[in-house]
Amino acid sequence: MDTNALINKEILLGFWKIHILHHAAEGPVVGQWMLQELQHHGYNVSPGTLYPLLKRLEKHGWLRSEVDSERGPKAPRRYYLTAAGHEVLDLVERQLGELQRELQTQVRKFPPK
Amino acid sequence: MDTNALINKEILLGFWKIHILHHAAEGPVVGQWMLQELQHHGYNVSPGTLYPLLKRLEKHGWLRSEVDSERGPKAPRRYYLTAAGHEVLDLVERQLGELQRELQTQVRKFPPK
DNA sequence: AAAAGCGATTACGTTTTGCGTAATGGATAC
DNA sequence: GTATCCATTACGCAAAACGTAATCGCTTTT
Repeated sequence: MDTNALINKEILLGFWKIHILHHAAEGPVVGQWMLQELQHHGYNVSPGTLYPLLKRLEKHGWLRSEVDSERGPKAPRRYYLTAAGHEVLDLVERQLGELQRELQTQVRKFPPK
Repeated sequence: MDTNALINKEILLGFWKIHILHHAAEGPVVGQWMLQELQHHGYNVSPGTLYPLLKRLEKHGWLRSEVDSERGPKAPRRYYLTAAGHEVLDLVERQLGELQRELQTQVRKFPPK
């Protein structure tokens, strides 16, 4: 497993999720489209990761989805951000800012002995 | 499982890891201390999560560790950031900046049909 | 009209992570 | 000498991630 894949898995995975929530806030998000979008950002996610993820985020109540059930079992499913999802996104953004501030300081508040 | 725990698991977990790398860059990091530090930041990680994590980051070559082997099998293990770890941290910081920029724009470049 | 391609999701089996709790063990304090 | 603290290890279960392959309906090609 190469370094890039490791970074993806360990850390950037969480970034995708933020990405997804953010996009879902702007308009409907479709799995297939998201797969491409993430690749444009240099990430590399496989369907086996993304689709269960979307379902889970919906189960958490952060996304809701709809589908033209007319169009067979493989019709595209559109995901939208819920109110709860919005709160999550806001909270995460705050935490993100805090993290960045933290990264800029060299001060260590609680040094180990 | 409450919402906060979900957010932790889904997204903030990656933030901790960045936190860890960052602290390891400033000086030695000890598991126990990190557990407290993370709690100060409102996170809630259990030993069963943290210690394997530290080991894994070491296995990835991002951290190295040392221990006063004199002091028994449970002596505190000090983790430091390696050169490779530094690169990872830099890369992640860039990605972090990109993410924040992305979050500020409402423009959707590749709209789904 | 049969075949090939495309957009999109589902299914599946394996490996890796995450989690909480309990066990361990040395050092210090009382 | 035993109770407490610091710190790690052990363990067993549940969840998540991964890649690949299968599926399904629609559209284009020949």
